[in-house]
Amino acid sequence: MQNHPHATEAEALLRFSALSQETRLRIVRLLVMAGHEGMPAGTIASQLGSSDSRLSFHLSHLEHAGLVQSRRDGRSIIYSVVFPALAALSEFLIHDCCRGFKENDHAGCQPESCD
Amino acid sequence: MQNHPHATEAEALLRFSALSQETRLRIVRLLVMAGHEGMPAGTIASQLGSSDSRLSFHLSHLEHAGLVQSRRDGRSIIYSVVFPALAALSEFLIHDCCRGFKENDHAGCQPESCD
DNA sequence: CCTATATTTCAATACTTATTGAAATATTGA
DNA sequence: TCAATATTTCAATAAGTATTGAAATATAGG
Repeated sequence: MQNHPHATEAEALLRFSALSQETRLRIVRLLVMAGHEGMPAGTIASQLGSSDSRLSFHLSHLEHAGLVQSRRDGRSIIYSVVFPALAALSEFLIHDCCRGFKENDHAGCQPESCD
Repeated sequence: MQNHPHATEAEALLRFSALSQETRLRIVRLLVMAGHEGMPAGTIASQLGSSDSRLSFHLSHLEHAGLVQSRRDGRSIIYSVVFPALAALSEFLIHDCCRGFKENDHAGCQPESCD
């Protein structure tokens, strides 16, 4: 991790909430594998075996949380992960777990859990 | 991050879900600051301005998710964060965002978002 | 311009989760 | 053992979230 600002508590909440649903977590993992090129909504739906409307619901949930973004390509809407958002969320946890903890001179963080 | 196994998808889901509630996210952050020494349930409740029963509900939710642990000390139950669990969850995201991504030879991860 | 394709929207229903306050449990110290 | 303290449990209610299928919107190509 480098110089990303941490997510605010409200952002973190929104994003944890977005990731706390099986279909959405799978969407994110699938889109991570697809890279910045992304994947059309319909392809995601068939890969995950979900209906289009169900996927659309979860995709807009993820987009609202800032974890994915979309662009139109012809008839398709291509979704892709917003990598900095994932990174910032990681950092939010890491900060709380280790970095911020050390900065505050507490000793509760077990060394092997940090960095 | 070092040699922690990643959380499984089911674990990650349980933990993201636990973190996706305002009171619980605040509990975790408060307990992180308290270090391995932890904090009695009642103190957490008064710091967060919540009722005891409400806090108890959220604390057992967090404990069930493996994010906090408890021990009895006299009349009090002391709660503390399970740091390796937080670290593993971070790693779950980091892996998906950057490491696993690079390993799979995709180019979507923006360099400044990784490590 | 008409039809097929891709996706979203919507309303109804079902499901899950949170809040409240009162009662129950457990521990301590007098 | 009794009263006080600390916390949990429980049932009722309230609030939030997901699923379904049908209808609506948007784009593309013949």
